[in-house]
Amino acid sequence: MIQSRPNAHLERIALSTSILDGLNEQQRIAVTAPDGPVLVLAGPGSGKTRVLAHRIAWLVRERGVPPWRIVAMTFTNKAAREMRQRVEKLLGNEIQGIRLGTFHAICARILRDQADHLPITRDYVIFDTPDQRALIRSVIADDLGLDEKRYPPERILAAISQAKNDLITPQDYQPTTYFEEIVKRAYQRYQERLLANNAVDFDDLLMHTALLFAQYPQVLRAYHRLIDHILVDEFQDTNGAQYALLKQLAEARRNLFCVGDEDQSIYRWRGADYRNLTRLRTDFPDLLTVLLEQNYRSTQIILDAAQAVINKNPYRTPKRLFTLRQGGPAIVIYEAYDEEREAQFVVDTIAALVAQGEVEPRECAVMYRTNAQSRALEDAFVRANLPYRLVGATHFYARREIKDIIAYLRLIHNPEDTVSLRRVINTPPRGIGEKTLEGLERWAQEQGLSLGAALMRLSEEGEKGVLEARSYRALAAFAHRLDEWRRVSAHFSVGTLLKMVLDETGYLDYLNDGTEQGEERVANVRELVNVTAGYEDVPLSAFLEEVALVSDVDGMDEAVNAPSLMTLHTAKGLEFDVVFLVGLEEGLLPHQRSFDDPEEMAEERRLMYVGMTRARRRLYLVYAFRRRAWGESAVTQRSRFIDDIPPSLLASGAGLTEGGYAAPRRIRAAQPPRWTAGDKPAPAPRRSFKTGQRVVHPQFGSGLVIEVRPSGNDEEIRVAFDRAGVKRLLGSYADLKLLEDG
DNA sequence: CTGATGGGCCTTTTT
DNA sequence: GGCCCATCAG
Repeated sequence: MIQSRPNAHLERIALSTSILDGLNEQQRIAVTAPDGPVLVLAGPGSGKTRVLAHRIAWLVRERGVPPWRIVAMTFTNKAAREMRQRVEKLLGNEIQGIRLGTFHAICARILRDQADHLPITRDYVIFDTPDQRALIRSVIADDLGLDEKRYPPERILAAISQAKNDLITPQDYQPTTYFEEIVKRAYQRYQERLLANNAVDFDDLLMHTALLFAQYPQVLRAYHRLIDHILVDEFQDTNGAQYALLKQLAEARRNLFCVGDEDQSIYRWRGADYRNLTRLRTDFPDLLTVLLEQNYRSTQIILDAAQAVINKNPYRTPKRLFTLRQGGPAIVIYEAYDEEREAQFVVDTIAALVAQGEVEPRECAVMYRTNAQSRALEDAFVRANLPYRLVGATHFYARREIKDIIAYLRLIHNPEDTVSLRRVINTPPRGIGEKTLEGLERWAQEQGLSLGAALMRLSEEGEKGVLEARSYRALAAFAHRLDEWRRVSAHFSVGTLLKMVLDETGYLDYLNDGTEQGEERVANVRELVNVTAGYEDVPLSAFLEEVALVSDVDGMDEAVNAPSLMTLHTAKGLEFDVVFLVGLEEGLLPHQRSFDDPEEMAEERRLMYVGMTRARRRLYLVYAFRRRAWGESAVTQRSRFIDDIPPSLLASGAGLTEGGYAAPRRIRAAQPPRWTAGDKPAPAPRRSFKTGQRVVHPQFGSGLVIEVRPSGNDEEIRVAFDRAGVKRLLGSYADLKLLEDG
């Protein structure tokens, strides 16, 4: 433990009992640290989230800090939820009023409250990635007249994002290459267009807030008066803008409490800056640093192996991780023939471990580098008739049909949202084609109006001469509808409004084209209707904000007792008894794109480290002899990271047969999934379906229920159909019938 | 104006 | 192997 300040406070520790119960010496020191800046540097499984939660509870309970004077920031919604639960457990309803959320959510709130100081109104919308893409493409092609082949939107957006993360405005942007010259111009126009849409993107949430504080010291002072303590989880993931925010907010009281682990920094690509650790030490010279080195999660064998991998990274604060959990099973390395056999090995091994009573299915996880790798795994689970949970990945709100509907709501809420207007003005088709739109645009420009304003004006004042009669009628009819929705939007719930839009536009009929895909899209929209059921008394603005910031209908359903599939990035912060790291091949982990950049290679190594340290007891490192990518199968080379692990920690010849890649012994999976036996009784009695049941659908035929989760007043059911593949269905809508076993 | 078809591109990772 | 997009026919 390193300490740069005396710790007379240790004597007080004895006073507070329950909140410090079960914490070790170092954890207690961190939790009860006196006022002032604190940095808790902690290895994996050392209870850093726990320390953070206990710190909050301790501040409230022992130090009498009012909860609403505490701000706690996380990076993901999941982390925020978990943190809230932990603190709730310690404090009960005293937690009321605590400001706890992701950086983005907290900034979104601040921007709304301070909209008067900003070039946006309280009703601003948040543009997500597809929106950003649409906008930047329009900037490149329409505004700058450039070829998007030569200036890929993604690259331009990435450069803009980087600038924003460093709080560089278009005016301050200093191009050094011709490409950057283009970026500067695109950035400039992009920001103008965002403001014209009364919109901000993800990065803007942070940048605008930081710039707001810099520009209006009196606003910042108001927050200083409001906030006593600021706590940050996963500090190593902060980017420039986030660090600036923390510094601004903490500069008055200096009560900044950060926890983090530089070895788990895996978000460099989205602007995370490891130098923030150095900055913190410089900006807060009286920083108290506490090191948590005891690991409560993994066996010593797993810890040693992970340590061997991470030790190859230069420039780290050396940590000496230890655990009292000596021994444990050796690490298993397995070479499969191809990705199919790889997946089969995973499924078979889990089935065997479960059958032996070694582990609960929900305590197993499979982790991979890229989302694309999940397919082979899902196939294997489905083939074996075994349920699984896919974490993250499915960007529900990114689906076309969902985006359409959200665009309607956003347009109703924010008339200036041109991106949404363009999206829905002819969806479903209502006779407003390219020509008509062009005409409207031209007129808008002449009148100096935004597209949305022009549309409304056109219908109001009967500017009939402007456009051809047919076009005019179509536009006026749409404007009328829009106007009507806006009029009633304040009086109805989001759900009612949504149904109204669906009914009056005939959107569901438009989707339902008789194809399977159409069916699925309709189901997705109905799912969205269900989601809105949970927002009965919530204003439209709050609903839209949540939809933008909560990337998914996310959160693992704890009730389903099945293994989890996820990327290594989503795995951070989680732990499982049994972990499979798959696809450990050169080009995949480490990823190809890291080969020529030592910094990125170091990050790949940290990714491996994060994955390994998720395991409590058993760790399987798996790779395939050959793998299919882009339809082509190629021979692979196993990951260099595997070779960094001392052989003494590995199971002798584990899983490796003579030829190296022979198929594993097939373990027959019982038809009804055998690992639902230990399922907890379903918490919601409303459920009518259960994981593992055989069902039949009039269109898709027979299949197996692989996941059931409550959603609003209904339930969402994932079914693996024997022929039609995996579908997501809605309990009350889908005409599902239970099939008798046999 | 819309829907069908075929070609090009792709795959990191997330708020 | 799939998705998005541009192009073309109706």
